[in-house]
Amino acid sequence: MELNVLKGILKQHDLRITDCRLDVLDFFIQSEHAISTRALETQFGQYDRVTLYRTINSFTDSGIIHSIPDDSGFARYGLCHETCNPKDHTHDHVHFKCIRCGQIECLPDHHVPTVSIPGYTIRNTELIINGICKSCNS
Amino acid sequence: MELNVLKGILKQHDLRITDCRLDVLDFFIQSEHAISTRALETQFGQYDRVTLYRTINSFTDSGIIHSIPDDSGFARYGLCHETCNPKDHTHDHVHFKCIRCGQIECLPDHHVPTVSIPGYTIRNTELIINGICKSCNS
DNA sequence: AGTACTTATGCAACTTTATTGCATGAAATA
DNA sequence: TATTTCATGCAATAAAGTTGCATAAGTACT
Repeated sequence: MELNVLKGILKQHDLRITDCRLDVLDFFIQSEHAISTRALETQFGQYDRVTLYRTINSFTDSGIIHSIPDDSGFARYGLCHETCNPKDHTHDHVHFKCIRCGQIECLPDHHVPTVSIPGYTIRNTELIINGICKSCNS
Repeated sequence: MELNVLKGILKQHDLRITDCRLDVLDFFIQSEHAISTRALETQFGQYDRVTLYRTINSFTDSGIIHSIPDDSGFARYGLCHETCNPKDHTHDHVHFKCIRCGQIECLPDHHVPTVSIPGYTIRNTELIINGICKSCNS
């Protein structure tokens, strides 16, 4: 993606423009899937592991990416598609996890149904679908 | 819970009856919330960490408990309420995570809506609701 | 009950994942 | 371009989970 666009995104989120952040941000934008910390490490060996972890933290704190629940034990992250701000991530889209290739996709076009439970205050809901994704199906 | 009931559950799932398994199983049944590995470790210091991990694995493998997706990075587990078998865990109930007390509850009475996506094969779906739970609200 | 077989446990070591402190280097602001 | 603020890399550490192996305990059979 064009450099100025990437820089603009960082500036919008009050983040300093650094090589690492530009590379990681571009990688997130290019990717169709959720990205694990390990994937970042293998992709960007030029940067220290610690730097990559801190990049992820700054991105999640500022609302550029969001963490995706996964019972496999290690975290994955995806771009925030909708209007997210640092205080309130609202991701009412569906996450799809393929049981064949292991990839996690965001499906922004599918929205999470509204649920209400008496006695409970609902902040946001996440819908994770497990199955076989489009590319593994074909 | 009565000892014979606990033993019966283990036998049903082809698991040997041991002190550790009886204690952990009872703990899961007593608990209203999802249980983290750390909670097990602090609760059952009498057993080795490794034994507790292996107990969790045998319970998940045999369909007694299921892991619950959580973006916090470490796994939690809850009792299987419905008809689960070792091959296919179907948990079409809702998991509620309280942003105040951090506890995760299973809400077996609330079912996950059926979703269909063209091109995708859906195996099962998980609905995680974040908010404030009943006891923190009152 | 006793024996043989199978499996669980505890210990030690190790791997993986993530965090913290600190000195240095780079980015922003004026 | 000087100054301030923040990001980076390195080292060390913490936390989470796994593996191998000897021993102990559970199960099945007679």
